[in-house]
Amino acid sequence: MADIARMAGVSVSTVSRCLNGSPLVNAETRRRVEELAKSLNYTINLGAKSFRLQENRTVAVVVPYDRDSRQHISDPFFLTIVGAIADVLTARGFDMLLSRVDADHLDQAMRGVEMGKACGLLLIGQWRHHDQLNELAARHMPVVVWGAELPQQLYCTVGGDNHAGGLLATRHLIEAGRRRIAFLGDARLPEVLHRRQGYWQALRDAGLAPDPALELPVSFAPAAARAPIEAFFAAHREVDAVMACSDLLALEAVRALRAAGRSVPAEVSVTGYDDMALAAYGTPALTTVHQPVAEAAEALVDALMQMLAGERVAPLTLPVHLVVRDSSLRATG
Amino acid sequence: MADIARMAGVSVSTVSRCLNGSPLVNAETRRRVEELAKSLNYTINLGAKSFRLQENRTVAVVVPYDRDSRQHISDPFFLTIVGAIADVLTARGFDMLLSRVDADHLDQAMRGVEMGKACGLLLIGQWRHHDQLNELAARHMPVVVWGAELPQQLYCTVGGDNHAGGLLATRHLIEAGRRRIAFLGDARLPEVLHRRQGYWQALRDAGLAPDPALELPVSFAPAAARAPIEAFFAAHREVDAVMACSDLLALEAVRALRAAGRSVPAEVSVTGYDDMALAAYGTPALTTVHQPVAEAAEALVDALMQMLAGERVAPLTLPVHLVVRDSSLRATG
DNA sequence: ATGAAAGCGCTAACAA
DNA sequence: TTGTTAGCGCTTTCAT
Repeated sequence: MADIARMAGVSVSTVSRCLNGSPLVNAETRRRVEELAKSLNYTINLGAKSFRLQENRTVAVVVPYDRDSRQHISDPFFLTIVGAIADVLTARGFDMLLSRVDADHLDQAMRGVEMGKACGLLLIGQWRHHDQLNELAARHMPVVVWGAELPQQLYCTVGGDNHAGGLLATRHLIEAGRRRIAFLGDARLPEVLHRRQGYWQALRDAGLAPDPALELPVSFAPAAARAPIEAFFAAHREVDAVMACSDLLALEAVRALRAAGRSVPAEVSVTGYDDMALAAYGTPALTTVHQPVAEAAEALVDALMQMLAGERVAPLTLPVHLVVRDSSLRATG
Repeated sequence: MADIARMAGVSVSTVSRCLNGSPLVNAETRRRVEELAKSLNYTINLGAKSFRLQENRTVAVVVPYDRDSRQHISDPFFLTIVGAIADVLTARGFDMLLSRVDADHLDQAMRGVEMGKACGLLLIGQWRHHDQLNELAARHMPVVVWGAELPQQLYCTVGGDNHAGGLLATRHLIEAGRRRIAFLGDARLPEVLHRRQGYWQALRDAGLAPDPALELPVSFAPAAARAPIEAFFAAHREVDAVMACSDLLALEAVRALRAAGRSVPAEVSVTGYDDMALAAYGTPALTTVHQPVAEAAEALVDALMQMLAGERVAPLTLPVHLVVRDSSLRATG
């Protein structure tokens, strides 16, 4: 910038004003400076600028990974929502700093924000970190979490209506004439917990008693989930339906059921969750609970922006709906 | 930092030295400073630090989106490789700045690097920007592109062996007894171009003449591709196999073929490309060309690091292999 | 082992 | 309309 100033025969302030579109500069001066900048292939140093301005238009997006399963979260849902968030952020002129952190060291995620790399944090998946998150909120860290709304929650969440999702899926299975409905998902995660409550309620509404033996707490990581799922369906031949907490898990269930010699959907109905591309193209095409990914991304960013503007933001629960496809078709006759 | 210095009764220089692990500080002083920092919940301001040091450990990753199809690239392959890159970068202590830019304004992508937000650029998809990319390379911008190696290429690419992929898939279809093999993909993209050359070669090797009428140049965006694919298979009932350039396109082809009353794989064999989760769980499970995503991410980052270290980096082509599943099974008998 | 001081590239009073 | 100046938070000579 100093070079340009010298070459244009003006001061750096003037150059700064030009490059920032200040209305206080002479048209002729501006032209000269802009030309010079272009020809020197100069662009303003944003690091210095945001340092000086103490301003920051970068949002950190953190996707925790599961150390238990010793492998990264490849669930298409997480990747998809990250893509959607990237679009929303881009549209609003924000940068997105993406990182993955060990789900057991979530505090690491905050460093970026504390250290001034980002102005706020979007956490994709609340995992089992309710307390840590509450602490953050208490420290007024601008953070919005994709997840479930919990009692005594100080932080802001945006999430799908998990209770409704579980209810919808299970009720649908019951209406298809099923009675022994297995539940696949780790209820230590709040979202899964709520889905299970919906599942329970649908059962009770139909006069059925939830059976703990039919609940299999598996991780979202398909590699880790495969063996337990196979063992489960080999052992539980009385199962006539499955409510899985992700499309991938549902597909794994189908696979295991078929390996155990059971036919889907004729003998066993299966529902997935999320409604990713996989579900539509799966074998069979999955009946699944649709989560509104694009709206979710928009809502997450909105919430963070409000928070940054100093407003207090209430948790938001987005509606979900059931998409009926082949995997839950009632056997005809 | 000034606060800490005052409270510890030392100078800011000393505090700086402590926090950066300099060996020149008294153990007792260090202890006091570190304690203070912890209790004040202080972390160093990275913006200021990297500004001062003129250093930057952020890599920009850009996923172009296609404006033609008026919609964002949701192809699972792109999202998956982004996730893998995030992991690699995290492991090496780099941050990842993710953005999406209009494929027709790729120059925008560079701004971030030029402006000092990032120290280098990873571009996922070279699209039709060979010339632009060459220009960048000439300007010594540290950029590595996921894509195909082209003649007279000045920039560094890392990519799968597209020629081999096209050859492998097509040869497999021919061995399954197919003769009228359609090709789905937009050959304006270099990667697709190479796959088509492989496809042509396999045909010629078998004494078959490539038929331009069987090539359908569709976008990777499934929404944009659906209608042309349906029209194509409704019109070309002589087709007995399909080599698609992504798993999603392959599944769309299956869908269209079935809608046109043709059975897959009994009557028509189909191969996909990429080997995403979708392929394994699809209807039917897809025979597809496996792309080594994790290795690719590693290689992309490696290449960029070497480049940053001032080395000249040669383009790299990663081996691919065919995964045979149900969609190409030869009709028995 | 520690402190004083300069300066990274930029912006915003304030003065002219 | 433009220039002068101070300073954002940090690191790093150079003294001490």
